[in-house]
This record gives sequence, structure tokens and C-alpha cells, in this order.
Amino acid sequence: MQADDGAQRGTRAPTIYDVARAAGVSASTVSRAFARPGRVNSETAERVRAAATAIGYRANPVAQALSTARTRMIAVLVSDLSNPIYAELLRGAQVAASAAGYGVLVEDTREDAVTERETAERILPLVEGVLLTSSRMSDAAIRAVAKQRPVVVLNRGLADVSCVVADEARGTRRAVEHLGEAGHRDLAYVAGPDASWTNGARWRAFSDACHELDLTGRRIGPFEPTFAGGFEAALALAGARSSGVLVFNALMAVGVIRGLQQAGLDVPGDVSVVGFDDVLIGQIVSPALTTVSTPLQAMGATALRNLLALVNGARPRSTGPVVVPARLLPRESSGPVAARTP
Amino acid sequence: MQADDGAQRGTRAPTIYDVARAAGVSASTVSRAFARPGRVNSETAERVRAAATAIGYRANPVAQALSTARTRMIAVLVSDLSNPIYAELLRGAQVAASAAGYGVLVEDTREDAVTERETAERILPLVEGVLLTSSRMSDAAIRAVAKQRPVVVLNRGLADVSCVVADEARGTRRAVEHLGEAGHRDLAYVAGPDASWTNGARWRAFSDACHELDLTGRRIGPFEPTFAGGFEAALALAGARSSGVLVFNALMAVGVIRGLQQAGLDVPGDVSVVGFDDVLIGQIVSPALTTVSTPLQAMGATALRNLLALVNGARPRSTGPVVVPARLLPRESSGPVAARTP
DNA sequence: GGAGGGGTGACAACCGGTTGCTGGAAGTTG
DNA sequence: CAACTTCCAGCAACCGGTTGTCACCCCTCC
Repeated sequence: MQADDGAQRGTRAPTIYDVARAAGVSASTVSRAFARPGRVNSETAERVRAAATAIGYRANPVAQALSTARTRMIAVLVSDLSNPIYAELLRGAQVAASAAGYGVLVEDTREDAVTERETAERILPLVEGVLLTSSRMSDAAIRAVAKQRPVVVLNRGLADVSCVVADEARGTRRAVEHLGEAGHRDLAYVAGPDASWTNGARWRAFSDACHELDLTGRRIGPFEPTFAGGFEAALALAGARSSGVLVFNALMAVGVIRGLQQAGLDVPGDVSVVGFDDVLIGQIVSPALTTVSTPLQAMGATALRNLLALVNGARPRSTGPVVVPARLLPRESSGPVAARTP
Repeated sequence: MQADDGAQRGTRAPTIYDVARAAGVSASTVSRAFARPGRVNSETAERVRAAATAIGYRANPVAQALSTARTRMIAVLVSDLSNPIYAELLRGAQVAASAAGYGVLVEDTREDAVTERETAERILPLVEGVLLTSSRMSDAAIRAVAKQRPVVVLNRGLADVSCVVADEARGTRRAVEHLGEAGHRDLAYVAGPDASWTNGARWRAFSDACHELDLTGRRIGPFEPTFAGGFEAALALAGARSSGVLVFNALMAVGVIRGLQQAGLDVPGDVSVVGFDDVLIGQIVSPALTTVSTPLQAMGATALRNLLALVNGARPRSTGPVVVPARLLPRESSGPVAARTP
């Protein structure tokens, strides 16, 4: 039980002035007793602390924020909280922020660049920094935000802005190699939103890898980055010749698997499916999804820690984005190409 | 492009004093031009607005919060963001808050009552209200928080505090009836955390329904409210006689299904499994999960709107919790009891 | 022409902290 | 014992808004 349990809703919360009166010192001494340990006599400080706990004083963060210009809050913008990858990223970021004494303001931008931009501008005066997870904004819009506050972008590479990205090129390459080794020569990439940087990066890496490995690589989409979007894509896929499919994200990949099954195709017997992101649903679906895995919570935490470093005056690293490794988790949704009965 | 695109990081943001100078009026007139439409001459107001946009003025929310004692922020505490039901609740709450011009501070309390209490106390001075989703705190701790700020609790019934709950009794009853009608006479309830109010409510309703319908109803657990927890529970279940199982939540239910399959049992052939919460993973798992469904995003939004009503001075409703309907979605994980070969 | 009154803008206090500066008390040194 | 430091608490200004109060202007009406 704390001394302040009695704090009533109506009664004004005690201020440093109340503490000052109770301790027989001035308000500035109270302020310093908390903020500048060495600046006041230790006995005086002790007396102030005792008085503070006695009357249940807690510093008003709003007043602190006003005079120090530090709100101790970070905005985290996600495009869709219903997508487990954003929930994981957010969780990693939130825990890291909390550990540093920062609060996290979440905003769901509903996959819309305009909403995202407006949200960012609206929230900007209130936060010390902004973490953009999978931003749908233009590079110019991101830079405009970054001019006003420290910004870290997650899942996107962008010059002059601090970035945390997975090694999309290598991860994608591994996925294509995996399909190629299984004998698939005709591959398809199921695209997510055009505004997604990762979508572009994955498609380019896919395309490059197909070319190098002498495979045919087509692209279909864009589709919504959801289960429904993947399901829809499967309809298009069912009529095509590709026996190996790489899908923009896990939610869609699961949709693709289900859609293909619905169309009477066997996965991986008729079509091998590989996705991105290691989330529970990919392990649950039958067959379990072969996927390119990245450490989501760790990425969220890293991005947030980098953001706090910027906020606290670190110079942005000029050596390009922080790249975290991606690895392929082979599971059941991919396998050797079948001898096809024409 | 906005006028404030030029706002630099180093340069101080313009204040009402800058606007006042530019418009040739006093600062208080600027303030009133924005906050009290009728209070200043419309021409003056127009001039002020023009000057404000010209120099890229935006009100400092911290300063506003300090003088009005309204931060326009709400804290939302969730016990585990990795659980999709909290992501959905949070999303509903965040969208509703945003629509009302409020920001949402999220905190993941990691299923721990102490963390939750400390988090609540820490964040309390900063927010106008607190939304507790599936709180693990004691009733007394919740009331202590509610004494300091308006509180709405979601997924928990509690006298003297505003609540939003699903109709657990009816939903659970329907699930038990469903199993009973399929011929299952020996049922088990797989329990979640003891500190969860919904867990208690579901167990009691399960127990009552079994009694009334003359079925045997045992309880196993508690287990972690995760896939892993459900998987673990399945091991205990595999050795038991129950042919119908009701599981605390969807994540666990999916774990139970997988665990039972792992143990060589068929679902629903050998054991029927029914869960709670309608989330994507329950539709994806094979067999698809029969579940008690509640409108998660809508509950989050309702809870947040009720909280804002309290914040804005509404009297707490004395007529008990807001109860939203729950309904059973029969899918593939439940079916008629099999003639068992002993 | 002077009194009464509504509209409107400015002054200044306030919200609750932080911090530069100042001066008095205590301690050190020659 | 005087001069010089060092330590430390208090004063007052400041962060950027909001708002109670008041004075002034102008219009109206007698």
C-alpha cells in the first residue's frame, strides 16, 4: 500500500509547494532534491523526501514536460494492429520504452498514407520521437516529419533517416534458392501494398534471384496484406503455371494456402508456398508455413532504443540502416516439385 | 504540403506570442481566437488565423494540458499484446479515442498484477482516464486506481466501477449445451490464469451448466493463456476421460487441438474442443475452432467511449456492467461423440 | 450632450514544475 | 583576524498556454 492511496479524485494533487511548506524549505529546493541529487544538502534532501512521501507527492509530468521540453513520450505508428507482426513490433517497442521511462502513444493508421501523415503531424508536438513501423508515406513526407523530430523507420530503407530493416535481400534469396533446389522453375511473387517498402524490396530481390538462378519469376498483385487478400490471390494463382509461390507476408501466405486448397490444389504437392514473418498462425496452418523469419520483438526494441539514442543527442549513423538477419524456416508448405499430369 | 513543412528541429516552434506579434494583437486574443470562437471579433479572429498559418503555429498540447488539467490522453493497459484479442481490443479503443481527439498510451503488463499496479500508478498523473483490459489486479487495487482517475474495466465485473463484459454466462452455457447435445457427458474446462475474472466467470458458468444439464464437469489447470499453455493442457487431457473440452481462450484452444493431435487423438472424432474468442487463428487451425464469439473491436471502442463519458463528467451507471452478447460459432472442432473402443 | 450598456481586446495571474543567479553562512588559509 | 572559498537555499524568471477582470471604444437613447 502506498501513502498516496488516499489521493482523491476531487482534491488537488499535492505540488512541490505543498512539500516545500511541509518541509520548511522553498519550492526550488524541493525540485532540486529530486532532480539534482548532489545539489542540496543530504539532510535537507532527506527531510524533503520524507515530507513528500508523507503528503503523497508525485511530480506532475505535464509541468515537467513544459519546462524541460521533454515529454518522455514516443509515438509508434503502425499500419494495422490486427496484423500480428505489428502487435509484436509494438510490444518490443513498448517494453523497451518502458524500461527507459518512456511512454508509447500508439496510432493505427489503417494502411493509409494520408491518415498516417495527418496522425504524425497531429501527434508530433507531444512526443520526443516517432517510430514508423512499415510506413506507407512517401520518402518526402517521412523526411518532413524527420525534420521536426527524431524519427526511426522500421522495415524501410531511406537515406538520411535512421532505419532498422531485416536483411530482405538475403532472406528472399534464401527462399528462392529453397524453391529452386526443390525443382521449381516457375515461380510467382504475390505482392502486397505498392506503398510498402518491404514489398518492393522483396519483389526486387525475388526478381534478381530468379534471374540469377535462371528461374521464371512472375508477379501478381497487389493484394490486401491480409488473409482475405491472400485468399483472393490464390484464385489468380490456381489458374497459373507457377509451382512455387513466395508471398509478401504471413497473413497473406496463410490465405494463399487456404485459397489453393479451396481450389482443389494440394500444398505442397501441387504448389509450394513460402511466406515472410514467423508468427503463430504460420505454425498452426496446415501445412505449416515455410517462412522467412525475422526477430520482430527484437526489431521493435532495437528501433526504439535507437530512437531514444537520437532523442538524447546521438548523431544519426551515416553508415546506412541497421540490418538484422533474416533466416528461412523450412516447414511443410514447401517441397519438391511434383511430376505434373498435364 | 503544409505551411509548417519548414519547421526545423532546432528552431523553437512558434508560440501564441509570435502569432500575437504578427497579427498585432495580444496573446490572450490569439488564445481566445482558437478556443472561444464567439469571444473575439470575427475579423480579428480571421487575422489571427491567417497570421498563425503564415508562421506555422500549432498549439503546444503540453502547455494546454498544464493550464486546463486535460491531457487528452487515455491509458490502455493490456496483459499481453501478443495475444490477438488484446490487439483487437486495443485497436477498437485506439480508433475510438482518435475519433474523439484523444491519444492512447499503451502499456503491456505481461500478465503480472504487480507490474500492472505500478504501471497504473506511474502513468496516472499523465492521463485523464484508464482502460483496464482483462486486469489481473485485485478488486481493491482497481478501486484504488478508480479513486484517482475515471476507470473502465473490460472483461471483468466489479461493483462501483464502470465495466464492459461479454455475456459469459450465456456464451458458456451455449457452449456446454452444444457439447451436451452432441452426446458428450463428461466435460472438462481448461482453465486460464487464476487472476483472470473471465476465467472465473467461465468456470462458474461451465460448472453451473454441467450441473443443470446433468453432465460431469471437471476442471484442469491453471495453464498459461497461450498456445504453449494449451498444448501443455492437452497432455493432461489426453489421459483423461472427457470427450468434450471447453478452453479458456482461443490461443489455448488451438494449443489444445494441436496437443491432442500430437497425442494421437482425433479432433473432433475423439475429443470435441470449444474455445472462446473469434480470432483468425481459430479459423485457420484444422479442424476450425468452434468458439464463443464476442465483438472484440466493438467492445474496445465501447469501453473507451464510456470512459470518455466518465472523463467528461457523466455519472457512472449504477445499473451494473454493460453486457455485450456472446454467441456460439459452431465449426469443425466439435461434433457428435464417437462410440469409443475401450 | 451626457449617461448607460454591449462588444472586444489587454493585463496579469495562474497551472506546476526547472534553473540562473545571488547572497549569507560556514570553513579554510595566511 | 581578515580575506577568500565553498556550499547551499531562496528569489524570480521562464516554459506556453488559459482565463478572470477591467478598461476602453463606440453606439444608443434620453
